[in-house]
Amino acid sequence: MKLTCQDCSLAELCLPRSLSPDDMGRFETMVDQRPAMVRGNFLYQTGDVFEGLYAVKSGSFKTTISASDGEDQITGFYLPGELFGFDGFDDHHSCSAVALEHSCVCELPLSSIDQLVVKIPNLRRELDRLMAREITTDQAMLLQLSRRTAEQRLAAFLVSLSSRFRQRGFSGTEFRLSMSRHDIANYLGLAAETVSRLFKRLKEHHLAFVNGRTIIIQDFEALHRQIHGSESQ
Amino acid sequence: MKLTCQDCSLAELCLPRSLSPDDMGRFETMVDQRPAMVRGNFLYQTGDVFEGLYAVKSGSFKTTISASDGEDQITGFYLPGELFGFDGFDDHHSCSAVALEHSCVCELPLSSIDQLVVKIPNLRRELDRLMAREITTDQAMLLQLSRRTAEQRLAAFLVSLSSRFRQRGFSGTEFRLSMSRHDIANYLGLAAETVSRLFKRLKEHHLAFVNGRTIIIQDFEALHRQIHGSESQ
DNA sequence: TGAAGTGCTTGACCTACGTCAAGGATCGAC
DNA sequence: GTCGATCCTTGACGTAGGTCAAGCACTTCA
Repeated sequence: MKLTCQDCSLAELCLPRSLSPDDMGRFETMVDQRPAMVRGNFLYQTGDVFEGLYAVKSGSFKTTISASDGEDQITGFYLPGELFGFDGFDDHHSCSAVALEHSCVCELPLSSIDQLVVKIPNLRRELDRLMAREITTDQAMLLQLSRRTAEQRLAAFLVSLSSRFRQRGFSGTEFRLSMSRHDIANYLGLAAETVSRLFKRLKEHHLAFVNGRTIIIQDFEALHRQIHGSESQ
Repeated sequence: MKLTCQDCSLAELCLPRSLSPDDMGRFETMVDQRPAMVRGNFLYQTGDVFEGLYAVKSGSFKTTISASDGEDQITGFYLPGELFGFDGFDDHHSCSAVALEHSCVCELPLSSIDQLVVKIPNLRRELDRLMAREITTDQAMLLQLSRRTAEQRLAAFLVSLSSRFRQRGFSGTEFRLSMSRHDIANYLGLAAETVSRLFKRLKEHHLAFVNGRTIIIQDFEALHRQIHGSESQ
């Protein structure tokens, strides 16, 4: 039994968002729902042939590139309704994608993309937009990593998660992190210990209550101010 | 008088590289050559409406995103034959593009892209590939910035420039930097002083001869080794 | 109920690199 | 030429955040 895109609770957030009802009908016949995945499973790995794009249906994913010397670098986290896999459009994936928890994705196979974009020009435009957005967020991250303090990076990270959760109809002030401290640190170019100390500071200053992987944002404004130059006091 | 793509010395490196002679004919009627630009001129700025993609014909460019607090972050350098402007595919440019020296670009207007991809499916595939490559290099840069020392970053930068120059038929061991120390530092997430000290070290260890903006690579292998974990001695 | 594994926190210490400041080199305008 | 302006180099110094090490808090499995 297959859930249609029209019935999916993520329809407004997912790729087909900009399509007419007719187009959405055409679209959803091309989408495959993949079997559920457990924490740690790879959806694809670096070097795999590009087969299609993926939309997170439930759960969450991280994408990583491997440094030749062991430790990987996390390049992104993906929440329900978010599309990923663009790194593969150059024939082979340059990243690996790993489930952070029990997760489920829909696949839009490459062959279907090629067929669909002919019939639905809007879809092509939407894919371009999403790909451009991937570039833009990666570049914003470059700025983060090279010009922001540890405190500013973590604040930006929390604000980003918060607004993405809110967009998806979840609470933007109270949520559970699906990634470890180590993953957060890796993504932000920090040591896990630093992230731990920063969370402690957020608690002390009543910007956020943090308990394990549960986050309750208490002072969103202050957090937001912290992203740019303001000092911590 | 307009130079055709077929006559252009960059034809093999530029966007039309994968097109049949027929397709290239169709392609080049759509390409506009833009007036020459001098150092410091903006080709486009953050927020500008996306009008098309640009190929460097001569000279070089940098793209930058602006941090809310003044100083910009350089997200890429572009050499002859390289295509840029993908950051604008989401309607508006998220970067600014600035000429680093006396430069000239060809423009492929958005409207032409839309017309052409219908007639030349290969072009669409090529654009996807280039866009995916933009994502991949940005992500490689993320890894650089968060997991590499200053020395490793500069080594990677020089090796990258060297191989791009070589690909373009220039010398890969002897070239002139079109960007300032400050720009290099900004791009690599360092201080200009650090870049200066690192260049000095390269000279001392006979890995490269550096004099102002002239670079002569003396020990490419050692430089390459430096990119990953090896110590400097 | 305990043992082992994994993740998180905290403290003590250290270093790579940034900042500041000053002087030298280079370039363009007139 | 020579006067600024800009770029580059070099030294002295400080610090944000990394590393190492130890202990605690979970979960899982038997």
